[in-house]
Amino acid sequence: MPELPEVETMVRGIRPHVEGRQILSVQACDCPCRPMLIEPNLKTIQARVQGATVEQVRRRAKRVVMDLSTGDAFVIEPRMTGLMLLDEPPSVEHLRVEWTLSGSGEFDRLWYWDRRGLGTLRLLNAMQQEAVLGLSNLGPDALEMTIQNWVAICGATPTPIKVLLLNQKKVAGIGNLYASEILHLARIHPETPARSLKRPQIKRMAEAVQEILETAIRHEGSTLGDGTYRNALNKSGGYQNSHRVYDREDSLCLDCERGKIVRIVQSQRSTFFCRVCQRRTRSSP
DNA sequence: ATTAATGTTCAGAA
DNA sequence: TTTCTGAACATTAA
Repeated sequence: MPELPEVETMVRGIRPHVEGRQILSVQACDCPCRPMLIEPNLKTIQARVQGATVEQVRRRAKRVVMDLSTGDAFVIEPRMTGLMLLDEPPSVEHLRVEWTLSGSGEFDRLWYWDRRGLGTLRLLNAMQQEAVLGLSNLGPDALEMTIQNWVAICGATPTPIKVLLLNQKKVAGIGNLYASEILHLARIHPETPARSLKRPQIKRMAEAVQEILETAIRHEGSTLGDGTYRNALNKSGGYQNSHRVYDREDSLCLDCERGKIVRIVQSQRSTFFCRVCQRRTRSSP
C-alpha cells in the first residue's frame, strides 16, 4: 500500500512523538506468522541501539528512516502492507517490531505492523545508508524532480511512461496507484514510449506529479477497499475518495464524462486510464 | 478453488 | 552487456 504519500504521512505522524526520544528497547513481537526480514539479527540490533537517541525521522522514497545519535539508522521498507503506529494497532496478530521509548510523551511505544510481512527492517551504518538510500540506488525523490530531470530520464528510452514512473532507480516514490492518477491528470496514454513524449507533455506530467502527490499527502494517503492502510494513529486516509481512475474500471471518467475507465496490464501490474482523455501519441505502439 | 492486491528482487531468457 | 518477464515472498478477501 504505502507509496510516497502514505509513507510521508507515516513519517509526519510519528515524527513529533519519536524525535528526541531515547530507545529503551527494540523487540520482535511474537506473532504467529513467518518472520519478516530483519538485518542484522535482532541481538546485534539491540546491542547497537542501546541508549541511542532518535535524532531525526524522515522519508526517503517509500522508506521510513530513523537517524540515530550513534550514526546508525533504522530503515523501514513497508512494501505492501507495512504500517508505523503509535498506538492501537489494527490487530495484535501482525505486530512485528516494538520500540520502547524513554522519557515523557503521549506515547511510549512505536510499532511496525505488517499483515503480509513483505516489508523489511534494517539497521544501517553510514556507508550502508549511502549504498541503500543514495542516488546510485534510488533516483531523485518524485517531489524533488526538475524538468531537466524528467527530460533526462525520458531521454531515449522506449519504455512505456507508466512503467518508467514505477522505476525507482529513475524516480523514487511513485507506485502503481499514483502512476495511473498522475498520467490521467497529465492526459498522457500510459503506453506512450517515454522518448516520444514532447516538451509540453513532460511539463504537464511534472506538474501532475506535484499536484497528485501533494494533494494525496494533504488527504493523508489512500486507504483502499481492504482497509489496510492506516496512519500512525490507526485512522484511514482520505484520498481514495478523490481517485480519478485507479480501481475505477468501467466507471465513467469524471473529467470528460464520456469515456469509460479501462484497465490494462503493464509489467504485471494493473494500469487504469481513460481512452478519451488519454490519447495515444503518434509513435506509440 | 482461484485470483488479485499500494512493492521489490532475482533467475533466466531475449 | 543490457533489458525484460515471470515467479517469488505471505496473507487476505472477493
